[in-house]
Amino acid sequence: MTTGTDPERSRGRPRSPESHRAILAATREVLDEVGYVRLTVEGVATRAGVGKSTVYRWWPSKSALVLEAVGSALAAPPRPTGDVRADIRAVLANIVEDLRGPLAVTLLALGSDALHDAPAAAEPVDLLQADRGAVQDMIEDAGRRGDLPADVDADLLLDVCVGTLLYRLLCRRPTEDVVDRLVDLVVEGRIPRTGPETEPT
Amino acid sequence: MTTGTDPERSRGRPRSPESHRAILAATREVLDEVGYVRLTVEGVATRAGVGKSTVYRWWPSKSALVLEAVGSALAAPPRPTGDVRADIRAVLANIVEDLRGPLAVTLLALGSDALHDAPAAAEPVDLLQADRGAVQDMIEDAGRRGDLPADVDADLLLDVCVGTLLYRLLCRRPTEDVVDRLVDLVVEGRIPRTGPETEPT
Amino acid sequence: MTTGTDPERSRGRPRSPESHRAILAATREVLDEVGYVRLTVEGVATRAGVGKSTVYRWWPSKSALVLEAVGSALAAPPRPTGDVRADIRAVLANIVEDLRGPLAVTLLALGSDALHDAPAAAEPVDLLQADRGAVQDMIEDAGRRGDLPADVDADLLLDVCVGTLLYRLLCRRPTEDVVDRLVDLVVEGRIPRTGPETEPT
Amino acid sequence: MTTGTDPERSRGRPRSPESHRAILAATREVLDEVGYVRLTVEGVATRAGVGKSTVYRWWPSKSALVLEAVGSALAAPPRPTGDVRADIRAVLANIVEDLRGPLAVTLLALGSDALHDAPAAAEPVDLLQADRGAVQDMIEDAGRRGDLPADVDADLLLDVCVGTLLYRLLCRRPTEDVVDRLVDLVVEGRIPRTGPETEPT
DNA sequence: ACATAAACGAGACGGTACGTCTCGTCTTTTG
DNA sequence: CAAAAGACGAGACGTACCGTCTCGTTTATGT
Repeated sequence: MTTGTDPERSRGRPRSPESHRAILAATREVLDEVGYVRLTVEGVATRAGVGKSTVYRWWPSKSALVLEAVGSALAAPPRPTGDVRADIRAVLANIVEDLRGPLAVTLLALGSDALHDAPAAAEPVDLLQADRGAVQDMIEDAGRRGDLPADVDADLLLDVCVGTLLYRLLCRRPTEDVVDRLVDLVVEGRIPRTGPETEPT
Repeated sequence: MTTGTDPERSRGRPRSPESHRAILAATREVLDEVGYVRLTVEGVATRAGVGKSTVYRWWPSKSALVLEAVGSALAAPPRPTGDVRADIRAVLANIVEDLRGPLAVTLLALGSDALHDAPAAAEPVDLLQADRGAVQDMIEDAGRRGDLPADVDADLLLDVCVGTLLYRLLCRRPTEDVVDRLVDLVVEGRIPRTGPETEPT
Repeated sequence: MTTGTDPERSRGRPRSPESHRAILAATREVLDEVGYVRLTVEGVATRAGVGKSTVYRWWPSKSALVLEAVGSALAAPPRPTGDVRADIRAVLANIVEDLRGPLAVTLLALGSDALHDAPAAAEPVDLLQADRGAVQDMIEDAGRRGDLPADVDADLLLDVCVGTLLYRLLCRRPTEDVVDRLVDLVVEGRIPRTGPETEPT
Repeated sequence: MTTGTDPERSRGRPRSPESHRAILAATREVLDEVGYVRLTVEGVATRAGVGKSTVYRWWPSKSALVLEAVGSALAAPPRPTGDVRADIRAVLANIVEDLRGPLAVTLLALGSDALHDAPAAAEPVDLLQADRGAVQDMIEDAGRRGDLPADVDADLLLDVCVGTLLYRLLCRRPTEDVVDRLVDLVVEGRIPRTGPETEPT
């Protein structure tokens, strides 16, 4: 058995990386300018200097295209330092940063598009999977170290964090200091208050 | 929506209540069968045995139509009894009940539709306004009575509850016992755990 | 059974005669300018100031559209005078006049388009039906009057006339004096010669 | 000018005769199955087991390809025997035989394709050039021998024969005994009749 | 034998037009 | 005069081919 050359893979003209990149970039631009619903595949193709068929050759639908375009633009979650509060805080801030602007709404639209027939909004939600995974690790580490109860329900805490942030972002409510209060709540059970800023213990 | 007796409006042939009701009912049916995106005004009109223009005469757009159809099917929040935990629990259960099935997804789609140009997903979110208001009252009452800190941030607690539930519903994660744990978290600051059911103090 | 008002036919907005006419006119213009193959339905719609769907609502395909547009522009056959030679001559001259310019070629294209699956090039050929019918009447009248054999094969003579003219038009061979010689041939059996003009008996 | 061995041309891999033949054969097959308009170069290439560019390397267009494929399948005109009537009859029968089936329609389509911009449908008509030339020779010979007038207009008689046959073939009218009657008409000026078969002199 | 060079298969590319669909508006007749 | 019917202008959808353009491969020739 010879290695190296794979005759199956090397037939025909190879995919143009320029087109691939140009299409994703154009998708992100159009998304920022007109939003998901008003984005058209034809518009993306024109902007990318590409034929419409090239888009459809590689992405089966508008939603798949946007999903990849959006996913490829998300920031990676920051590396954990060991300080539970600070680490979770950083990841949540990362999420807030990513979903500012049109991305939160795009996520909505993607979700509703993906749910036409599918049983669950799995794909779009997976966009935040990296962040979710990071927080999950932190919570479980904290549980193991005793900073949180050993049998903490990481899953629910995660949903509290992400769900709350998403909801506020969608409703355009401020999210500035919410991250801190959320961390207070899920890590220490401190009920959020108005008035003075939370002072860490 | 109160109509009352409006002498200006009552010239000529009055609005047909049958059509109104038939359109809303048809909208709900179509919504259940094919989902928001695949729902067409033409389809609703046909199903309701009504002309398309009759729909557009009373609702400016597909999203407005669906919004009212969905809104008119939501359950009213239960009346408070004075027991914070039980009351909040009941309202949250009410929300979960309402958003089972296709309604959560429809909310998504409505939100993304409403956000084409609008600054905020105000309308669709208002669907839950009754529930939100009920919980807000409860939290503030509890603050006043001392069951919760007097300066509790009701707004954020609300978002934690609703956001978490919405998020889990959209991702089709189970929401059975989440309501109890959420109440524990926002009322008593109890970090949720896996394993044994929460036992109230 | 009541006559007069037909409730089935008179519901809804009636077809716009302006659009109908504008579409046919635009079709003829585009046909003259770019020919059948390069004519696009989209181009016709734009030129007519009409939505593409309005074209497709009334004509199932490009070929059907062009067929009607071309047919509606053909001249009616002249009225017979009783002089066989002169009458047939006039109708053939009419055909030549109609098929000058791009129409002969369009007829070709229509024929080949219509024959995708259809058993015969029936439709496009029917464009000349009025002319064919006129000549047929003349030949049969002449047979009855004794100017031609009583059992003359009008059908074949017709095909000789029309087929020869079409063929020469398509090959862009001159058709000026061919009409006279054809009449000589089919009415009197006079073999066509080069050189001096035919002088009638 | 002899070509012989051309050192300039003979470098590199020579044209594959298998591909050449396979492409023409595939073209004829596809033509029979779906007709000219629905024939695609891509389909022909696939059927021939050949790359699309190999087709385009040797034929500039679909019409050129079909032209050659069709032309290479036509029967050669029969050799003349000296009997004008019998000889012309044989050639016309040859034409009828060739143009049975989808070929007449293909000729139409080729003609209309060739006439996109070109001034005359020269090429496709040349397909029948061999037959036309044969008949022309016969008519002129007959003129010289006195069987026909010396200054007979061979060109027009030719067009009468070919035009009539083509037209009838396209309209799917029977062409069985038409050949005989046509010969009667163009050679002897006998007006065609219905009823009893023509009996030769 | 081995480099050179053209033809080959595969198939991606930028385009164009297709025919379908739905949108929200407009224009009739009917009740 | 509202409702029903349905035609209308607009424009995006996803598909099918077009003819061109790389690719890596094959097959001759000419050194």
